[in-house]
Amino acid sequence: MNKPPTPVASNFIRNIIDGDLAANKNDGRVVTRFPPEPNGYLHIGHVKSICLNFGIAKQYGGKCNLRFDDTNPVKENEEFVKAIKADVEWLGFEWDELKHASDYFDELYNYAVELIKQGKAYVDSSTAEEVRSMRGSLTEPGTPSPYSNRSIEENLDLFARMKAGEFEDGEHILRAKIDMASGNINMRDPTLYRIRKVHHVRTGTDWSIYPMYDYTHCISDAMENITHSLCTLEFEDHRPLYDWVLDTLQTPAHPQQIEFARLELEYMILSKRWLKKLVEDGRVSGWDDPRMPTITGIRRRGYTPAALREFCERIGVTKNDAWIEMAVLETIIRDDLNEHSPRRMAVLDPIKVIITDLADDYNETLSFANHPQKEEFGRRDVAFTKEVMIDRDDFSENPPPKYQRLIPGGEVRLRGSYVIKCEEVIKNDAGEVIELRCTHDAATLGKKPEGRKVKGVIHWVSASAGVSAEVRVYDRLFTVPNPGAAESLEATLNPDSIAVHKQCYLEASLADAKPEERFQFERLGYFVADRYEHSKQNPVFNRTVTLRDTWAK
RNA sequence: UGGGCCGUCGCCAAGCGGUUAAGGCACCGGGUUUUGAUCCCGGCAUUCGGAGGUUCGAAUCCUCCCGGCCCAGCCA
Repeated sequence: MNKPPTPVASNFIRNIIDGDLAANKNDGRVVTRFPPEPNGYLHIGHVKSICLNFGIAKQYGGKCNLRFDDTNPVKENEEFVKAIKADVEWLGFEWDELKHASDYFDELYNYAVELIKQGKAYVDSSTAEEVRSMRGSLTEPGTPSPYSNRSIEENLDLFARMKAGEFEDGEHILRAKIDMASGNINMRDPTLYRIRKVHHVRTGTDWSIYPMYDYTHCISDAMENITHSLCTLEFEDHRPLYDWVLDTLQTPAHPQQIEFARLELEYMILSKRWLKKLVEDGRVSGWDDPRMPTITGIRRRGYTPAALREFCERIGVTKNDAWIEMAVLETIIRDDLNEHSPRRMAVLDPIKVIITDLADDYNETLSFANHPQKEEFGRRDVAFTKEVMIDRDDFSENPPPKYQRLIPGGEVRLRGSYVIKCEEVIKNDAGEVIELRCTHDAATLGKKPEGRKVKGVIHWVSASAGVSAEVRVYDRLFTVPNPGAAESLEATLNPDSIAVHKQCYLEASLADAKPEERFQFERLGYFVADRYEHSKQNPVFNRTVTLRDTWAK
């Protein structure tokens, strides 16, 4: 029954590291880092990077740091720092060192002075507009800035005064002097420092200039003795600059940047801009809405850290722009939950069934296995009474072909209980079915009925012994595989991405569930007690995923 | 049209000059089952974007072509 663990697949990054180890590069050390900017919530795309970086370190007996890339104080704050740490920990990883790019502001400044002294950096006093127009285009080379030949002394003086706060935002920038005619636009005298007279969460008002990503990242990696700096494909063009900085300066190390493809998932959107819009427009309840692809949202939906890690292992790491089907994610969470979740019965859209040949006060205690294949999950008692609730779509007056649930005059097994027969259908004035009158076959408890076959089995909850609860049924947020490519995001929103059932009947024991405790509601799917809103008094469950359904509807 | 990168089954993905081209997901059968679940068994690329070439031998090397992605923030 237990599946063998998926073997660790080889990938191009592991191949590179194996080669480095074989050549005894870096003295056999493997050091990676996960470097988020604390400007938003982490999502499943980041999970791929987290699993890759921490996973590589673990597999090779190396280290992995968590480093906040906090070089742009106007976009960053402490709330995100806390949330990111919590997400990484929840995923089951421990960082070796907690770092911030801002830890290196002094070194970064000194290295910049060194570049100026080498004649490799200069202060440009052009406007942003002028800098842009002189950069050229994708097909035309740029033109040198009129400030690129300032003397070293003048550059040193200006840069020191930039640091001292003598100038306002935008008056000057520090640029590397590389090649304005390069085919790679990142090499056309990239900006190293800009003036930002704003408060920084960690350095306060110490600085009025802040280093840019390209200049900061490579040096931060070097300062931490990172061996393999893993990032996404869009940074491929930045690698020459990464290497230029480290080749030009005397840094403690020269890490190797390796790029891999970011995660793309069908029916999801991972762009921060769009996720923000969903939250701001009230399309979801917040960043932790169970439909959101954020780690906090996925967690609230009921996914497990182990499933997310397994997902990353299975999708692999390549340089291909890959679109992963939802089925991959869903299969993995089902496998995990099937293995680890106790079973319960719950009725989401109830119809009352009265078993007419039972006494009004009938109350039988039935013993149910908590897991059909795992004895160690133990058993529980379930009350069977004269009135029970069943789900509305387990009864049909006009059944489709091969329907094997309850129909007028037909029989069906109440799971773990008796076979009942529908004798009478009661409707209200609107013609809606409100009650079914049934009889039961007393000889069918734990036995097959005699002389006939009853194929259908449906779940149920005692009307008097069950507890009422709210159950939120979630589905994908979008109706198209690639909503990001649509003309209008709104038009692709799935109007049925959430269905709240407020009058559900659950087995009584479910009220005692702890927040984030997971169950399989038999025949319905896997559900989790809501992390924030569930309580014994007001049970609230979220559907994580349905059961696999091979019955063509 | 400048620079960088990518094309192996419907979706992922191993493969690194000699293998009958792994594996997972999906799909299609069949069996077990008091969850239309789980589980089990079987099927599913004579072919690696295309065309040439090198070689005894090519998905793996070379050339050209085709298709796709990324880059012109004082964002990361």
